[in-house]
Amino acid sequence: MSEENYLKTIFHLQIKDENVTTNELAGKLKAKPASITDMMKKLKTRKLVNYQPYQGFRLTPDGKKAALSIIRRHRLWEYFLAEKLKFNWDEVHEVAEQLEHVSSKKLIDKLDEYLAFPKFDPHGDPIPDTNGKMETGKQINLAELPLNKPAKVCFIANQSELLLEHLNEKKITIGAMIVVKRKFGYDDSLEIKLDNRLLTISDQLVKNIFVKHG
Amino acid sequence: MSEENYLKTIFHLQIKDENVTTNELAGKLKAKPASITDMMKKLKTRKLVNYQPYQGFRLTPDGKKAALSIIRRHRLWEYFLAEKLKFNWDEVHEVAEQLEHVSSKKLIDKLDEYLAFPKFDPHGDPIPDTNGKMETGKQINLAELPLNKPAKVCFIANQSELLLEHLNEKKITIGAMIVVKRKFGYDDSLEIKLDNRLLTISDQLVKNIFVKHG
DNA sequence: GATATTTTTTAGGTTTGCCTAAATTTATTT
DNA sequence: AAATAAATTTAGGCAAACCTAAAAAATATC
Repeated sequence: MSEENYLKTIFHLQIKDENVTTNELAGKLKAKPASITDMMKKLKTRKLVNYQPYQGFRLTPDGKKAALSIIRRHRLWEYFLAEKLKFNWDEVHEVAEQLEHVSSKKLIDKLDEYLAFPKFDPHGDPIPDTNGKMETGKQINLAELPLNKPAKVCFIANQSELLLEHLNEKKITIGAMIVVKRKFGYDDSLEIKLDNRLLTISDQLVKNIFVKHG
Repeated sequence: MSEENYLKTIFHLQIKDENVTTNELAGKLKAKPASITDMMKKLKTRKLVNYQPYQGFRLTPDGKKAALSIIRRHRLWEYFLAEKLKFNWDEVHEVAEQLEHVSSKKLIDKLDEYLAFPKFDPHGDPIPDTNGKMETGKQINLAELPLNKPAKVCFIANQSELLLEHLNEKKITIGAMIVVKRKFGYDDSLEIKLDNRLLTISDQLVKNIFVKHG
C-alpha cells in the first residue's frame, strides 16, 4: 500500500528524463527525506527502482509496470465514480486513492469491461490497458489554440483543490467543446465560447487547460 | 483495517448471547490468542468492546454500530460485484473483503443508491442501511425451506421475461407468503400453498425463488 | 477439595514504515 | 580551493500489529 504510493508518485515525477531526487519525492509524499531513503533501499532490493546513494532514482521496467498497473486502477475507479456513481469530477480523486489499492486483477479487468473500456479518466488522463499501454493524445495548451477552432477539453494540469473548484464553478469540464473567440495580449487572457456562453479566463487558468482538436 | 476485521468478526460471533472468547476469535481470525488480548485492550480504551480479563467480550453499542457499517460496505460491494460485474456469487467474498475497508461514507451511500438500495447480498444475507438497520433473517432458496414453515417471497433471481410471465401466471409475487407442503425427490419439484391454493412448481422455478422466514 | 488441564494474559521480541538528530556527501559561494 | 550551504544518508527510536514462551487464572477431573 505504502509501496504502491511510492511507485505511483515516482512515475509521475520522472516525466523529465533526469533522476527523481529524494527531496522531490519527500515533498510529494509529505514524508521526511530519511523515510524516502529507507524505502528506496527496499524497492531497490525488489528491483523496482534503480536507486544509487546520493544519485536519485528512476523506476526499472518492472517498477514502471507496477506503477502503470496502479495508475490503471486509479483511473478506472475515477471513471466509475464519475460516470456511474455521479460524483463530481473534482471529488473522485480522493476516493480513487483508496480504491486503487484493492489488488484483484480480475476485479479491475471486469470493471474495465463493465465501463466499456474507457480511454480517459474524468480529468482527461489516459487509462492504461491491461498491458500498460495508453493513448498518447496530442494535447495542446489552450493558449496555443487558434481563434475559432473548436477543441475539446481533455486534460487539466496542476490539479489543486482551488483550481478544480474554480473550473467547476465556471462549468469547464473534461470533454467540453471550446472555441476561442478573442485573445487579449495585454494579460494573455482569453474570451472563449462554451455551451453558448462567453467566458473570459485568465492567463493562469489558461495555462492549466489542455485541449485536443475536435 | 485490522481493527475493522476484529469488529466485524466479533459481530458475527456474538449472535449467541454469551460473551465471545479469546480463543474463538483467534480461531476465526487465524491469529494467536495473545494478539487478540492485545487488540481487546486497545478496543476497550476506544469503548468499542466491553472486554474484562478472562471474561471474554462483546461489542458496545458503538462497536456494534461500527461493525454494522463495515458489514454494510461488505455486502453492498458483494452485490455490486455479482450484479454489475457478473462475478459468480462464490467469488465475491474475497474481493469484497478488501473493498469493505475503503472508508468513504459518500461512496457507500452513492453505491447503495446506484444499486437501487438492495436488501440482500448474493449470499442472501441482509444489507444494513445507513442507520445499521436491516431485514431480519436470511434470504434462502425456496428449495432449502423446511416443510410447513411459512416464508415470504423476497427475491427473484434471473429475471427473464419468460420467468416473470410464468410467475405472474401462477400469481407468485414478491411479498407473498408460501408454505412448502411436499417435496418430490424424483424431480425436485415442490408442492406449495399460496393464498389457499395448492401449486406444484418445478425445480427450475424453485431455484429462482428466494424466501425469508416470516 | 486438590490436582491436572485448558484458557488467557503477560513479557519481551520482530517487522514495517515512519520519525529526529547527527553525520556525510554533494553543490554552491567566495 | 576552502568554506559554507544544501541534500542525503545513517543511526537509533517509536507505534502498530503481529509473534513465542512463560506465568497466571479459570475450569475440569479425580
